[in-house]
Amino acid sequence: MKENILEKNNWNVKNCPVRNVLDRFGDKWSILIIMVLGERERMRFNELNKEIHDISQKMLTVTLRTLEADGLVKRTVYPEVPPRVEYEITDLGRSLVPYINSLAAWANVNIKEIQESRERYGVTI
Amino acid sequence: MKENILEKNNWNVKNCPVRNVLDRFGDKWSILIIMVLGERERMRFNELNKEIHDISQKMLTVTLRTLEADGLVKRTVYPEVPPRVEYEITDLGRSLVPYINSLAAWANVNIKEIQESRERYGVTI
DNA sequence: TTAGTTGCTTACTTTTAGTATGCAAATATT
DNA sequence: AATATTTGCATACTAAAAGTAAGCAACTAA
Repeated sequence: MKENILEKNNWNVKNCPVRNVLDRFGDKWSILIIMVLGERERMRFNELNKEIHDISQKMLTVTLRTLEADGLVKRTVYPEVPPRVEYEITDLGRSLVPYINSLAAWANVNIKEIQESRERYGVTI
Repeated sequence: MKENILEKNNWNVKNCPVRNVLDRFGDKWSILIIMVLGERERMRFNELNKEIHDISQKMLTVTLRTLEADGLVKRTVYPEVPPRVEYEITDLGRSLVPYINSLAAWANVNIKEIQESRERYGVTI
């Protein structure tokens, strides 16, 4: 029924890198974890969990494993008891950090204006 | 029971701009909408919906209203029938676009390596 | 003997996002 | 004159993502 030129030409679906990157990093925690790992060399699981204190253990595990699969984070298990697992950023992951930091800098500058706008808009959000 | 130095010193909670920006733009659609509005001057609701063809109308509405509240997008309603509503990026929103585009450029370069890594990691994700 | 340690996993609940339908009110079509 | 179409939503409902709480292994310290 619906003929869509954009769909026919296969736009914005598989060959859109923006789409792809947002599908990967558009989750709630990936970017924050990359930032934290980008500034500290190696971190253990619980260190990360303290630094990002409002992440749940479950989501920290899940997100770290996804980042590992993506090749952005390296995971090293030391067969000790109690267990020790260290996480570090890879070269690929590190290459992303400056871009995230730039975004964070923008946020730093503009967050006040955003918050004021939101207050002006009303309490309904 | 739990004494946490980081929590005591109020780290990473309210005064962390990274946290703040991720809380705002870490949703599924905000950044993509800003990108699209950043490259086209004014767009109607259905134009946006076609450009980002896999967003639901509901989430497009919700996200646009949030971006409006944040002062990143301006919404103009023309009292016609059928209704016409146009969206455009604000100066504040536009100032964010280059950073997002840089991120997208990074994605463009590295998405292949990420995908390969993911394939190597296994089918389990 | 019991408690503490670490990095998880698993079952369950809550929050967020997606689907489907309906609506107003004018114009276009039959 | 009756019906269909158009646009930008709202709303009720379902699915997916994230949060919560509990437990576990297996060794050490009290």
